[in-house]
Amino acid sequence: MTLYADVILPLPLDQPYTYSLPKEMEGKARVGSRVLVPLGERWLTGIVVGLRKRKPERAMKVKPVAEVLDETPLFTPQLLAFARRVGRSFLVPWGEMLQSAVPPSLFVRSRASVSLTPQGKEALEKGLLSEDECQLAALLGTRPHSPLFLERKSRVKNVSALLSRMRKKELVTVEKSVRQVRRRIRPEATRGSAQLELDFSSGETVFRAAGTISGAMAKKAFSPFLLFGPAGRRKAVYSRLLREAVSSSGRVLFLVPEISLTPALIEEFEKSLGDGLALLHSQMTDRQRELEWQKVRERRVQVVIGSRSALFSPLDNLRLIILDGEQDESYSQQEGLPFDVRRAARLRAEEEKAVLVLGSSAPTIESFQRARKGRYLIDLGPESFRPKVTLLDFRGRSGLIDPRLIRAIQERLDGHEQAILFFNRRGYASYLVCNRCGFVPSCDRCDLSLAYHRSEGKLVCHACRRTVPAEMNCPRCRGRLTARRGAGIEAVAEDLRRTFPRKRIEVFAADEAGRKKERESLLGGFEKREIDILVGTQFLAHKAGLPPVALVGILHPEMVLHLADFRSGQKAYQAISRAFRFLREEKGAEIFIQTFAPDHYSIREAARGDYAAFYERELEFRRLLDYPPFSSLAEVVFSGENLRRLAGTARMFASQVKTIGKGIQVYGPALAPIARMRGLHRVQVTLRARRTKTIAKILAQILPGIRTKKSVFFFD
DNA sequence: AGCACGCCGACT
DNA sequence: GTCGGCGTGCTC
Repeated sequence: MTLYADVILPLPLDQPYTYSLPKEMEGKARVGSRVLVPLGERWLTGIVVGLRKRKPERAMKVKPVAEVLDETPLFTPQLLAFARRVGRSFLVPWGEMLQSAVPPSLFVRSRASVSLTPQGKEALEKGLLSEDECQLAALLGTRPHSPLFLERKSRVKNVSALLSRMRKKELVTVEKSVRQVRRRIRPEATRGSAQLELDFSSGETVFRAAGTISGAMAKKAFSPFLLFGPAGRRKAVYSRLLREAVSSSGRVLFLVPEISLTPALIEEFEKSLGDGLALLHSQMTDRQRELEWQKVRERRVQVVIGSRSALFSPLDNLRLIILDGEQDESYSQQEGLPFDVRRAARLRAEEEKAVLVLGSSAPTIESFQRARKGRYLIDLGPESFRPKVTLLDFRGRSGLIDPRLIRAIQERLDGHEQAILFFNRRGYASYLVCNRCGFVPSCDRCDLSLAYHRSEGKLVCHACRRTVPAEMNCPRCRGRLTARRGAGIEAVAEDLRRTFPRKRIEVFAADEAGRKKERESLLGGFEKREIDILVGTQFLAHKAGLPPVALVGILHPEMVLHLADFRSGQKAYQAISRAFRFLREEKGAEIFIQTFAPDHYSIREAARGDYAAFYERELEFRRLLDYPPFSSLAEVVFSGENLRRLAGTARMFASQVKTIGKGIQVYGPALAPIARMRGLHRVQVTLRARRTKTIAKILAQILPGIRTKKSVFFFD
């Protein structure tokens, strides 16, 4: 009797396809295994989600599975269920969710290769081809290429349509083959598992917090906690919990924001766990991730520590999920990364019947409120060290740096000390302007002015990262382009260099060219005290491992408040608190905050380090305007080349929601904040309801019928 | 997603 | 009349 396998494919097809299983594969394919299957003309990697004896009645034809890629399932049943739930919550097809959960190399697929036939070659030489055909044929003259390569290298508009025509005329052939990346992975020699000996010499609060949480862990049921307090104390609690979980042979998933992947933290856990630790983060190579994954799968580790990509680690008997730095934006739903890690971690903990511990000293308003309401907030008490903080009211002043801050820096430099300044704007100026005709150079693929990066002599689009050489003559009137406003960190550094000509001042920001080495050497230089003042953006604030200094300056944290974002208050608060980490814990250490908005509660309370006060004000604001956590929002962004059609689609969508969505408010359509990006117009519709589920349900109903490219962001 | 089909306007 | 745009439907 034949067996059939229900296979989920990494495509926006949200239902499984059924394939027959040849006799020799029957024992091998299991639920959760990868299989190689044919789909139309293509070969794809899919995941078996069901095995059954009876043929499906509906299917006209059933193709056989070509190959079973795992005899030990890649996904546990819990992981499969978890991926499906995350997908449902964020409107991502199950198969795509599964694909994004594992190292990319594990999903092999056929790649098309186009080659020129002898007839094609002849036609090219004789000049019998159309202009477009000629272009492709010329590219194929030397060797076969992928359609994608042809798309990129030629100027032909619709490559795939042209190719199919050329194929009919037998000018080209298209071959599809699966490039096999199959490696036998041998386990490395184990270093021997060490006992977990972490320092837990902390006070009563830590002891009690750990006790409460391990009590819940013992029950083997889902249970959430929010650990609110200073990093040191949180770590002490984590250490105890880890020990507890591991000693009863439970497994632990420890999620950290990108920043906290500090060598120090890893070293500490490595020391105590030896081989029992796996690391997974986005900066690892594919191969490294694959090896770590393998370790986890083979149950050679008890603890996985990593950033958002670690959420799908194939740990079984998962007892504890820690998500530290809960407020960090790297956990939020971002462009291209379809889900919010906080919510997804909760789903996984539910699925695995594990304990979830969120940790933060400045949690998101949403999580804090939920924890208070749900009575799972654990308060570890206030920071033991409070530095001196000075708010510099910049109203009525001009220039880039307050003289009072300059004086303070001067004193530090005189005492051979270093300083760090934060200013969250990259480059020299956010735009150039012609002083004669007012022309502002802007990106031709995005609706955004080009930022001036003077040190590199470039104009950079901060939306699409494209750069062009900076040309200071106005292309329209031959006037002069100047950087009059919108100063960035390069301008701040320039100012400092003028003031302190003998000192070494450097800037640190994410850049387009990805010159990672240079940046790392800057950090090294600062550590070796070769650099006196470091000026950085939020990107620097997310780096760990810098030696703390006695003076930190934060320039204009209120800039973020002007953005159209209901969470901007929280962002300002967090940006300020994050800067505190760079300060040395000693008596004379101090922080300066230079701002035009010294009275804004987010700035004031962050300066005072009073989260509770900030929380009350922010929550009140959210309540008044009915923002999350009091309501749930979803932002649906449609994008496409044709603005007219896009607008039509968005209007249609909005009216559909209005008709069938009960209890949903619809705002828009409106242009997205960046109305065009990479050549695509962007139109958005915002939805509001009491509950996220209400919105997700309606969207799941309407969106599949809309083919226009879209992305959905949830805020709750 | 990719790919085929089939329908309409604009050019050899 | 074909070419080439893109809307629609299908893939076990």
